[in-house]
Amino acid sequence: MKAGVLNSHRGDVNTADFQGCPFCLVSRAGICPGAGANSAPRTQPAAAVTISRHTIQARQMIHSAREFSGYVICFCSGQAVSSVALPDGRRQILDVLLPGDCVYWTDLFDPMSGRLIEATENSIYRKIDRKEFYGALAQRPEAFDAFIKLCVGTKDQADQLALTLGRRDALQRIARFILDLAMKLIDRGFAKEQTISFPLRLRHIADATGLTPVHTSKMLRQLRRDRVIDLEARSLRVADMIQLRQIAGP
Amino acid sequence: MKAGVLNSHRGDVNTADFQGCPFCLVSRAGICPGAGANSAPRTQPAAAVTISRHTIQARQMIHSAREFSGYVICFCSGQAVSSVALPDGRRQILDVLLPGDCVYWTDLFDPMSGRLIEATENSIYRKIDRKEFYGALAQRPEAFDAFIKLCVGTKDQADQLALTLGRRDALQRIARFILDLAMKLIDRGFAKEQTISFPLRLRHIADATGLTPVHTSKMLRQLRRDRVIDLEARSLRVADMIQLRQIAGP
DNA sequence: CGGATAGTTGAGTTATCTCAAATGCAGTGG
DNA sequence: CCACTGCATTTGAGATAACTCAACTATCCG
Repeated sequence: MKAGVLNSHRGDVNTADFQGCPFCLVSRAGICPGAGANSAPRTQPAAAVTISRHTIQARQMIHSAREFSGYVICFCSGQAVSSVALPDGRRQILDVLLPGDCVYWTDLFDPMSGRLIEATENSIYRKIDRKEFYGALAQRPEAFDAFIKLCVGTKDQADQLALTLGRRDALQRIARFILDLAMKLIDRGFAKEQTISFPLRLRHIADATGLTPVHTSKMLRQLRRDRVIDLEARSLRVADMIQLRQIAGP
Repeated sequence: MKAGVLNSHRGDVNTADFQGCPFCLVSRAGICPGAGANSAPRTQPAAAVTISRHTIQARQMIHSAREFSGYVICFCSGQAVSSVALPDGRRQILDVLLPGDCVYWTDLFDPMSGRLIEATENSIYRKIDRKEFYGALAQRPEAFDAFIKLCVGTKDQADQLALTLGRRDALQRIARFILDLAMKLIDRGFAKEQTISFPLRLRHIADATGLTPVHTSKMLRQLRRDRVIDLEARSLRVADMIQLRQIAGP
């Protein structure tokens, strides 16, 4: 089922895909019901939307190619991390991007803003012109609603991250990061026998939790020693979900 | 000028105010141009929008009164802090609310979500039914654009906060907090002779920067000793903006 | 096999926290 | 007006979590 959905991205994407594909646009919020065409009086025959497709190797960055107008990114396969960085190289990872994720704040995404997206696996993403994207939203009430939900959900996630960085200790931060990522992967059907793909390096986990790689290593060791997680060969299994939640705290 | 604008909030608010008042809705993003009525073909004679007005004393909380549908808050006068808190009382302050600020993520704003808004001065705010608010947005392309800008700006602010909490030291955090707040106040014309109202307690600054009140006190002392800021009697003056920016870092 | 990259571990350092006591300051009731 | 109570702030001393540095090991890739 998952493969089928991903396959629907192959080849050029046109308006039909735009409406129907649960892995396009703000799909997670339920934008693409297929019923969009017959619901609201305002819905018109939609104009074609320009969508480009890109592949990227693990560890490469997705940059703005100085496209002035900006765009919205739909992440279609693989894994990546989005972050904001300082000139000296320090950075804070904000989110792990999985297929179905959508990055809509790309106005700010120019070489000077410090924002980076780094692929952690070989990945595929699409770019949609920002204006066309917003135009399509305005014409579809159900898409508009879903987009608002996405904005609010994104804000909530960012706020929870701030709370974690400001007020939780190292072990809690690591536990939360793993828990959140695992739940996200499981929710989207990317877990095989409770095991998920985990291509992240220590440096990524450290940058996501505001710690150093060395300290991150020690905390992970502790979680492994206590049999809370199995982590080896770039794959992760949550061995004791109850304990992991307890460590992560409220 | 400022007083005049605020005065326009007195009494009942109707559609006319909704369109024209720069301190209502997502006004900062420029939503209320007055020109809204004659621009797009979709614009209809707008229905009345339900707006309620509330006053609140310093140190009181603005709660959800368990209104199921949710609402959007327009902050009209005074100062407040918005935060997300843990059951044990730890909290992270996310933003200082000034007149003209708008809180649109109130879907999540119920007693269980841990979100709090605490007035730090006697304040006035208004609540607008969320559905009506979004409905009005959908009918006005320029309002929709402004709302998108607000979403993106809010996300950017949240991400910068995460970066600060994750990757900057105590003095930088304090300096940034003061700098950001001072610039926001100055931008909106709330500075008198470079001096701004600063009703926050140590505890607030600590909760905004992820530090303890004790350590916050020590960092503030340092900034005062070095003549970077004057802070007394609940008012703040940035004495040396250049140095403050230097401390705050890139 | 060799070189590069990633992870582990220990030892010592430092930033921040905790605790506690002292001071200041504002509001209250006598 | 003054003592009193309660809160906010300051300051110092000691504890601790997280950091830095450095050496070592493991893993990957040509």
